[in-house]
Amino acid sequence: MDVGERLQSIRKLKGLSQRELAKRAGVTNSTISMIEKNSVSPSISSLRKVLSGIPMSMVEFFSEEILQENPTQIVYKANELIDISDGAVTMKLVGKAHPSRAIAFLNEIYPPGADTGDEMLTHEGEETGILVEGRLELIVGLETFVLEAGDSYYFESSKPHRFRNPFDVAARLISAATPANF
Amino acid sequence: MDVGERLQSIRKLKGLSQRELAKRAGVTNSTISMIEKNSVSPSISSLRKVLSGIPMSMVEFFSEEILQENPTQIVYKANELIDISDGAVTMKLVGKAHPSRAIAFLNEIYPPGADTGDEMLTHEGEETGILVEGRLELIVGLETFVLEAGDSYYFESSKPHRFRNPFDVAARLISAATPANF
DNA sequence: TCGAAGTGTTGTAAATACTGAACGCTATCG
DNA sequence: CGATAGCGTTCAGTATTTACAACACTTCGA
Repeated sequence: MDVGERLQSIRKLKGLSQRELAKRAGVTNSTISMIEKNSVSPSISSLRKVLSGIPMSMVEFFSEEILQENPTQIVYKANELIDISDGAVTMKLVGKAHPSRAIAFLNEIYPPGADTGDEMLTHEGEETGILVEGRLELIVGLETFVLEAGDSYYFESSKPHRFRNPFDVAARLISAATPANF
Repeated sequence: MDVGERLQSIRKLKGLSQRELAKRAGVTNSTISMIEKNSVSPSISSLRKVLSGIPMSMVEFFSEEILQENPTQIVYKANELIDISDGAVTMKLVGKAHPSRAIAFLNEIYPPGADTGDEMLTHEGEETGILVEGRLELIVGLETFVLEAGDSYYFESSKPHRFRNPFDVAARLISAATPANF
């Protein structure tokens, strides 16, 4: 996320000049200028001061909710999904026209032997999914599960996890994760 | 909000030492120490680096939600989903044991004639889904779409929307919405 | 009991962010 | 036209933050 760009768009949306905002925030106009141009990375304390002049919380600032454009495309035919496959696993993403999506919604195919890799995955957020066809092994932390068609899961992505298909039929998984990293 | 205290409690909850976090984050341990003692106000870029070693987003950091690390149920068999059906439409929710889920992940069955109602739905957030079986009609705003198996959608829930099955076979939809209202 | 490896803290020097005072520009008004 | 007030940018100097290297302390095992 581009801090400078974000600040500038918020400031303009509020109809404030750099000097006006600076005055309200108790910093100098040059500070605002340099932050917006990304020629500095402001300290937490000064960004707080700047936001207090709007006013806006840090959470609001970093959650890019306001100021989102409207995507045009709503429905995606089966062949219009973006292919973000990684290795043996086929992953297709719904919502390619959506600029800043909140959900990564995927249609995944794990052929026999497919695996997300030896290294366990760890990232922020939450993920969930349901197995539509076949069988699939899910490892979360120290636990190993075998999913059958119709089974589902939900866990925090910060737990180390891994998907594998050690069986002899392809598995089709439909999953959702937030925040969307794609 | 006390940045140092917040960082320290998060770090300890994750079982990381200052040095270990510093290594993952690509900063020095003294940086972590001084941030935690509030003897400096870190720059956005360095706080980002630090959080990436956890990993955690800025939004999560500044939203003062309590960190709950409680291991809950991860896998749900097909018959363990919560039934939140509404009228003719069968809706089953994944992740019933999850305390405060971010995603509402549903397995929905629309029998022939099923409908979300005459009144268009409008609420906060975003929603997405993929049709697994059958055919389904989706109305968003002034547009009407017919989904076939394999087709998907993604739109902002603030647009008025409605799902209908005017066909003679049942439709199976797997959907995700955020924030989760169930 | 000693050494090795771990913890968090701290001093100094280098890197970076911030202030204050310019600058060039545009628009408005007499 | 000239004055004035607004805008965002830039530069030199100052203030703050960061890296590096040490420090004191604790834990663990030989």
